[in-house]
Amino acid sequence: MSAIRVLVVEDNPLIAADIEQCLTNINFHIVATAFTVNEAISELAAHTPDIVLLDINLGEERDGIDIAKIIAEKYQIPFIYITSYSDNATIERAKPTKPAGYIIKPFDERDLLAAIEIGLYNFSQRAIMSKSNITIEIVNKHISDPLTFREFEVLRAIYEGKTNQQMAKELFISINTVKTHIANLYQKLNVTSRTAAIALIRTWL
Amino acid sequence: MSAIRVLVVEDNPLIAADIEQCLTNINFHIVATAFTVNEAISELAAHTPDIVLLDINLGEERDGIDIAKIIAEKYQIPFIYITSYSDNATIERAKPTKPAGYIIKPFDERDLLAAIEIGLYNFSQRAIMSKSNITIEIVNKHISDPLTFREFEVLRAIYEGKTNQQMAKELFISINTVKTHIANLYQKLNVTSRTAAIALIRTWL
DNA sequence: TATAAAATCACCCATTTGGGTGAACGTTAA
DNA sequence: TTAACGTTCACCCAAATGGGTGATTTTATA
Repeated sequence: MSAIRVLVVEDNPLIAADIEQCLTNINFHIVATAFTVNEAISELAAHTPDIVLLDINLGEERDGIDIAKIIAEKYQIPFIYITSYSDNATIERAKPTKPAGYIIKPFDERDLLAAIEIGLYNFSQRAIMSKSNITIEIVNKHISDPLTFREFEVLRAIYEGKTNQQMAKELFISINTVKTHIANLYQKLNVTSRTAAIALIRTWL
Repeated sequence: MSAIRVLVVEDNPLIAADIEQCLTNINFHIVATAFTVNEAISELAAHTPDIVLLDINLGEERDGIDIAKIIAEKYQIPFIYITSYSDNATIERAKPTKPAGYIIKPFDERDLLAAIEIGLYNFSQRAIMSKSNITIEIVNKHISDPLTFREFEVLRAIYEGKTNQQMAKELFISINTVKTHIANLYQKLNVTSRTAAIALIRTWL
């Protein structure tokens, strides 16, 4: 496994050095340390790190939360806030940016490593989640009369936007058979259209 | 705002008492403290708390991760692990259960409060997310010819499984107009069916 | 105010989808 | 060896959807 590439944004050189020292001896590679918002922006563009550690208070007009917005907008890289005070207003402002984690100062090496590892994991999970992984188990967990395997295959194809013709071709069956499966699974899901079926599935995936 | 109802699962009475003391003086109400897996299961059923604090190591055969699986399966309540970061294998086992947060021992009151607040927030966000969180901004970010607001409303209705008739009724327009909007937005999305449109949106969710 | 963009509606036609019935065939388990 | 179930297919009909054209009204906005 290659080292995890970290960008640190922290205006206090002492803390920045501390973080660097914590991370460099293990599985992490600090690609850059930014002390200002502008530095952070250019370092982001230059290195596209795997994760960003963001001090919220940077002693200038714009703060870490502004950087977070840029990251979410342009890079979709997970970021972790480093925040010193439990200033409630700041926390409330930080929450909606969907950080991968928080570290409350003062923190030790263990806190830091845990936050990064967990943050990276959750972020990757969220990305995987958002793709599509319906299973027949998940579907049948929510209905009384379970789908057969073939019905499930047709349902999945519907979920993926296929037409009946495409399904017939891909599953090597006639379009009539596809229609039979659809009629049966509609009854089991208690819906009367493809889109309703999709919307239903979405609520329980 | 009513107090947040917390279930604590922790076999060490000292730590349990510590947590209780931290939480009771603020906005939290501890509905129960469980010292064993079986206790946790019955307290869960009895109180259906808002959030569960789970010590992973409970000194018995089954641990907090087993409880987490039960929570995810039957209750969909967010839970936060309390763990000492020492054991890497345990952490790896804990990650896939999608906890709302972690607290690393030893922790202080501030860590605890932050974890709960953030955990609850993220969890509720995830629940909202999975319902339907399309915005016209998100959609238009991915296409060259942007949707108009009305087209977007129709697209969202499609995403939610509505039929043309339902849309016409809900948007106070004729079914012909609905069809016009659909035809236009299909061109902009470069699709030829509702399900294809939904599948497309899902990729940029 | 002139003009463009957005929103509204109508009509036609072809295709797709949904609902219902019936039936053949193979596998599995009582 | 029945019976139940899953899978396959056919046919019919009604409803919904998709594709195209054209037109009017409303709403920005230059």
